[in-house]
Amino acid sequence: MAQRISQSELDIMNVLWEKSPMAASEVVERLDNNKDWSSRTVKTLLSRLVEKGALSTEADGRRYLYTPLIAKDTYASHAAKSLSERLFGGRAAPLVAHLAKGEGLSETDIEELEALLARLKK
Amino acid sequence: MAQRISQSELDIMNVLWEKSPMAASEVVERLDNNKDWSSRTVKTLLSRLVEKGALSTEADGRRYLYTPLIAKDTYASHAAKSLSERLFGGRAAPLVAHLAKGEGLSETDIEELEALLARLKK
DNA sequence: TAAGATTGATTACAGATGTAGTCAATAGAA
DNA sequence: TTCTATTGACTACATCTGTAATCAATCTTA
Repeated sequence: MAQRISQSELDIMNVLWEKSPMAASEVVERLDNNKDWSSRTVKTLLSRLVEKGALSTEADGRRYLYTPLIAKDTYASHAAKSLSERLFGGRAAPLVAHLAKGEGLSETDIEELEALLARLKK
Repeated sequence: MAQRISQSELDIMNVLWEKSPMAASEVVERLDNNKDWSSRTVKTLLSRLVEKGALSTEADGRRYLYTPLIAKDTYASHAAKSLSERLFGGRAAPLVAHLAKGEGLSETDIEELEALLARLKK
């Protein structure tokens, strides 16, 4: 199950979930638009994620290529469930209501959700 | 906006969101069913929440009564939005899909959600 | 009134987290 | 071949978290 992934670590995971395997230097570049981290910081976060079992490494010359060991889907399910449990005893509806209130739902989202619910009802 | 509330602190907030104001000793009792914390631990967490501006205190003899300064709704909206942003660029649908996959949705939830979506469409 | 219980204040301390710096080896450039 | 840039390994350090312990004041109970 791997340990808990911290906020900053999640930023790294997001980059690697988009494309992998990837070397540390590439991760730094990709983050550069959003984050103002030194490459040392990124390296540290990568190492911690490897320790935690969230990333695997593969040697490529004298550097490593990193690949997620945890799928984004798996992580997202856990995180979503954990949040709804901590706040609403596991019920999802209130959580969605809050997303909606925060203008989190677009027209498209609503349609997608309706389709999803229809599927679930069967 | 108050700073970030940690996991353990959230357990305390949940107790006070159910009923407030409440003295530390009551919080300890209420938590006793779920958590195995010493009363010292609970006191520490209460103090930190006061420092963070998440709780207010009111003297009651030589003890304090604690009241949430942040509404559960407000917190939930932030948390839900933040999660969906970190994972799905702010889109809610994928998050709900994940809740559904983790068996987080009961029959009742589905109905509630349909009603909610119907309301949002208008 | 003396002793014990309770309360907030202060202190403790290890592990997680955010954010790097230093070092030694090595690959590439001149 | 010598200098430099890059890379992983190791170290650093303040803050946050989880989980309390100690202390002094005060309330309660015998």
